[in-house]
Amino acid sequence: MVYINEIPDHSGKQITLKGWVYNIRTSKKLIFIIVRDGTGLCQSVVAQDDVPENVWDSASRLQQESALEISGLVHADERSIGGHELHVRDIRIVSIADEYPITPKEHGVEFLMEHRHLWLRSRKQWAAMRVRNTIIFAIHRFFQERGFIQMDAPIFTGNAAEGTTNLFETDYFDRKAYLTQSGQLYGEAMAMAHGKIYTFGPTFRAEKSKTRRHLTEFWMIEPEMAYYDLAMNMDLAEEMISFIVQEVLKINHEELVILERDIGKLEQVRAPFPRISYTEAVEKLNSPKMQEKLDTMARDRELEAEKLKDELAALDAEFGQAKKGRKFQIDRKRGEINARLDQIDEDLRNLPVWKKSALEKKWGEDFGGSDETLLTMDDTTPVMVHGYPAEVKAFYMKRDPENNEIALGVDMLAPEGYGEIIGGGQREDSLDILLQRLKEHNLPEEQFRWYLDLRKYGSVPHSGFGLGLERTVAWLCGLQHVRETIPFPRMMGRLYP
RNA sequence: UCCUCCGUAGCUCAAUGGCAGAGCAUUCGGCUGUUAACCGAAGGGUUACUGGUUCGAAUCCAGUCGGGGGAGCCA
Repeated sequence: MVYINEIPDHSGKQITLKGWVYNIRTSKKLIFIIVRDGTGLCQSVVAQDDVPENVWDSASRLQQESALEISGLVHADERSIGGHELHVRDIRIVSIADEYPITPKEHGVEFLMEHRHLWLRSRKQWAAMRVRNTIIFAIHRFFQERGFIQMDAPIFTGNAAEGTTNLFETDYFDRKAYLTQSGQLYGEAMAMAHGKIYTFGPTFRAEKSKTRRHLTEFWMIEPEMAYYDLAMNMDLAEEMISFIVQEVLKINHEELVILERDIGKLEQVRAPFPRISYTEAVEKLNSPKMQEKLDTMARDRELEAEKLKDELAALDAEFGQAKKGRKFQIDRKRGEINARLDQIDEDLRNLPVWKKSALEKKWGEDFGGSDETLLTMDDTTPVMVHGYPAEVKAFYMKRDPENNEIALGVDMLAPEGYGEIIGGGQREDSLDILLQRLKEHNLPEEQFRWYLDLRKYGSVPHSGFGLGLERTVAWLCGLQHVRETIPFPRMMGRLYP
């Protein structure tokens, strides 16, 4: 048995593939079967004159996604996907598929999500999952090569009090337990045992957010390092992201092409990334230059919409006389243009809000999604924003020794509008200050007894951050929505399949 | 929770108050190199649901349900 990605090594030889029918085309005496086996696609040609009658009959019975073992000779042929094709000698049907719901035509989001278990077989989804795999493995390699120990934080937790986000509540032997929203506090305990650790696991947020950046269940990577300050923390985050991007470019070129990703943009992602303070970011948002940029953006959108409408009118005029094949292309193009026009409409409706948010941003307020997009607009690499107002940040963040109003936190914002992929910072290491913060945040000291112990027994400066896996995958794949970056996304209103 | 857009054949969509339609998919027929193959034919409908306006509703109005995008919140 040979896998499709090994075919170039078997040119001119007889091989057997085991897989599924991705697509099939028939004519009088020829059948073209596109076979997929999980490693790639291969066109297999059955010629009636070259095979026994039973093989021809088998080929005639195949439907999309039928399972088969197929044998033949490998021929180099430029007309085929991947440059090689199989001249079939024999076919063994493993199972004939029922009528397959996902045809090689277009489908809507709702339909595809309802068939996610089958959608995973489609080419773009296949490519995205392989990039996800590369990213996961790259993260492990990055940390393992630097002496980090991978450890797991618990998924059930007893305290619902850590932050403001809503948690999923479960029944835990007649007591309440919550699904974790972060492994960080436990990460701190583990870092005090091993120096440098990272967790890699699922986290849960019961927020009712329906946006392209949110899931209720997502995977987070949280390194935590003893004796690291904020600057070292930022160095590490930057080095890690650069490494991941380089690995994806090296390993997944084919997948990025399938995903129609602008590879040039990814090639520009190299350290160092710009670092700006929160205060500088607010100034940037308030600046006349930002106002100009937003005005230009609005004008550009309007011009683009006009151009697209003209294009649409031209296509409409052509449609009546067009041949069938051309009608397909026109339909597809119209779909793309209409989707873009909807997006422009939405942008134009939102622009005044974005403008207001940016220009009237006051020191002390947190950034919204639009502010993040505006901050990264000029950059091809991620941007790190550090030194947030302490008031909007969590109780465990260490304050800047030179300015008590500022917390030593950092967010990394991905370019191209993908938003926050990393959030982290230096942790408060003083027991007295932490006790005071718990009081200020009205948090129950009893629940955090173990956490406070870490400051009692050999407290040291330490830092860490959380990387959102799905947002990273979305950014590197150029996907519009995080739902396509995880095999079975969990979102508000989606628990099936 | 709020704002906004949408719901028509298995799928993607058209029909903007006047006979419910096309392509794909399915079935049948044709075609020796197809690239979402192509050509011909057939079957396929409670227009999400409930009520209202109207001579007449897929279309207008109200409510309900489901979905997309966004705000808040965040990775």
